[in-house]
Amino acid sequence: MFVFDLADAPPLTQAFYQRDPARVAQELLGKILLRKTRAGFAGGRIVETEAYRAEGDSASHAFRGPSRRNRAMFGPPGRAYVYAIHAKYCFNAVTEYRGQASAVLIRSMEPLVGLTQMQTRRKRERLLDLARGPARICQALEIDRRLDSWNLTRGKRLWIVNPHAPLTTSDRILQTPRIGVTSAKELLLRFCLADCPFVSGPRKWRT
DNA sequence: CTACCGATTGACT
DNA sequence: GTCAATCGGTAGA
Repeated sequence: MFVFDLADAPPLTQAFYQRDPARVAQELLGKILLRKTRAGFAGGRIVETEAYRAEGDSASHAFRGPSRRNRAMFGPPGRAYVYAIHAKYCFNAVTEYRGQASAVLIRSMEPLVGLTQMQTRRKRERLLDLARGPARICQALEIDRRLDSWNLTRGKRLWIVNPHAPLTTSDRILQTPRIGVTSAKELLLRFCLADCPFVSGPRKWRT
């Protein structure tokens, strides 16, 4: 079955994450985010991401230097950075570009495996309501602060793998401003699959 | 300690 | 489209 093939696929390596976050954000589109708990496997296809830098990016948590909250962003690439905002959690993959702290926020996912689990955790039936939005992904996959700094390259608990079918030229990628930020609105660091129903945000930034 | 606020969401007009 | 709930992080007294 689909799930077991994906579970056997090798996790993306540290080298994948040790690059410019904008590039990583773009290349994470179409990849499969996997979560394993006692309830089993859950996960889906990443369809929307945002890059956050340190220098020149006032919207980034790393902009004002290291703190207790953002320390994962200053650690090695290939780890998770999980933070709380508005009483909810968001999940990032830590990247690194020329020694600078950076990360990619995973904003939306097309649910593929563990649908029942995710429906239960989200208290929602519709697939469109399960993982469209960064805090919804975390609720659906039971990601919280305990996974902050988690190593994503080991293929345990939380990791990312290549899909069976990679993106093709017919999968148009959109580059837009980031959603919800109150500064650095001019930077085009959000990436998503065009015309994908599982992407969040305004219509004009979806197609 | 208090006060303010946000990389959000869900309910509602 | 608008708006308020929610709570940890942060800055400042």
